[in-house]
Amino acid sequence: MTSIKENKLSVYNSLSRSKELFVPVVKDHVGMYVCGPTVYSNVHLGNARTFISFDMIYRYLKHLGYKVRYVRNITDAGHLEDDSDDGEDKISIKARLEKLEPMQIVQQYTVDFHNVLRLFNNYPPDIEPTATGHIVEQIKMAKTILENGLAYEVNGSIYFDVEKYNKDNHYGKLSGRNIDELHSNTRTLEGQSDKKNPQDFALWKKASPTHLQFWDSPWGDGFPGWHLECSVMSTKYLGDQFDIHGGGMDLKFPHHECEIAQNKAANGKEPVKYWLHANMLTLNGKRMSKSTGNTLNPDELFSGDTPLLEKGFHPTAVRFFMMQAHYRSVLDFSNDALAASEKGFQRLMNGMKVLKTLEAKKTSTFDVKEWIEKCYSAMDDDFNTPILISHLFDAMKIVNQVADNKASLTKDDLELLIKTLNDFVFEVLGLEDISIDNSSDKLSGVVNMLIQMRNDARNDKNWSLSDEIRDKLKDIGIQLKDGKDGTSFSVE
RNA sequence: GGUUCCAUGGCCGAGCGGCUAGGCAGCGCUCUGCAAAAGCGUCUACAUCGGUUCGAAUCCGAUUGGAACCUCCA
Repeated sequence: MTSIKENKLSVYNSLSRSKELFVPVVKDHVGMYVCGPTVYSNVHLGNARTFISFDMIYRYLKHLGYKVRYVRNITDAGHLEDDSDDGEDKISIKARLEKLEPMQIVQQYTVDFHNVLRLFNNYPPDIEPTATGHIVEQIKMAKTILENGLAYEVNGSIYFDVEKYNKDNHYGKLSGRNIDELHSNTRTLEGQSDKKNPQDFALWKKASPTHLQFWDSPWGDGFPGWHLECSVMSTKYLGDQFDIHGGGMDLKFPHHECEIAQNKAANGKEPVKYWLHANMLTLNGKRMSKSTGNTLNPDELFSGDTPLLEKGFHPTAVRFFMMQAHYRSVLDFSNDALAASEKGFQRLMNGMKVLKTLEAKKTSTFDVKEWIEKCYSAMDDDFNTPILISHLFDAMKIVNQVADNKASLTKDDLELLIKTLNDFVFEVLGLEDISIDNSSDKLSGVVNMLIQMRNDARNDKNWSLSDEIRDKLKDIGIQLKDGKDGTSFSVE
């Protein structure tokens, strides 16, 4: 698409809690930042959902013709486990337990993260910055906030002064909290803390003697605070004010709230125009979470090697499953839901195959242009992929009817339909055609030979032999399909 | 305890005041030696109780049940 479609896209902005017309800061360009993973363990399916959701958003923006710069960080400097002075971060803990360098841990799980997302057919982001690669910039921002009087130093650590910031700003506006309530509701921490107020958060933290990852700073050896990297890297690559900031719902508070505060404290500007939050994937009705162990790893999902599943599922079928729910809704994961979705996916892919065989007629019995409009309005309405998919199935019905001579399309309409279906199915939703019918010439040679032998038996009315061939092949996972024009097969 | 969100047919899942999404399963049909596969058709639900309205799954209130966040997590 050469020119951007009329400005019809609206997105749900967490900041205003409403859908807003999407108008980029710079015409035709979109800056999008998404909070990436902390790489101290394998990604689980819940993590993947968020990134798949934003991959779809990235794809649609590009499809509309926007020039998108998609930045997604890798958090490779650990977040502290707790607030105490001898607190240790997750990467360090893992490194210590496995007797490895922290950066070995980081490398291992970064590779895993990339592998998994590639299997789900995610595009890589345009820039994937790391926290450890931006220590200098983080120190600089901490310094600026300190100079602006909105942070204070205690024992080599720098804390953000939330109360002071809140005098001229609203800390909590994104997550709908206000500081007075936070006061009364924050649990008192065990042991003494250097913080003036419990809701203050670290911009820079002094490293304890046992800490494995630390860097030199004006305040001594230490490491950056929990939230600083995203503020630094988003503004470095997208500017002081950019269009979209995304992440999982769980990051809304405190992470994103702190990001806003840091950015405003550092440069006085509201950093993000549209805050987008992807919802959680649940398992047994409870959120998937590394810390509680309620997770499903992609490996188990693909192989089916888990009591949760009856069989393995292809990544693209899982992606389709996720696309059948809206990105802002909680989605519960289950074998049955996934299996149902997989069948629907196969139906869609079958239709895409039939689509290639259609012949144009003189008239159309289906309004393709109106259908296309419906597809775009679904996506323009805050990326409503479930509605889009329902329209795709409507189109599949037409496709099958045309193949069956019960409906017809003109050449122009047929071309338009093919183009639009391909755009939405493969480009926007990012699905992959995984049919492996003719994957191996040798396999089809063998199966076609068996089909021939079976048909000979059928001609002789030797049903026991013909049925044996059919059933044994089925056991192996090869499905024979008797149609009007002979027998074909598909491999499960 | 506080903040926010959700409750839809056998299952999953859209819907944002009237025009009864879609998928899966079931049922019927076409095809077939019988099946399977595939296709077509069909199945009319909105937690409970009130209220607003000519009209409510959709708005308001209450009740019940569930989730997320408030502590690292996508």
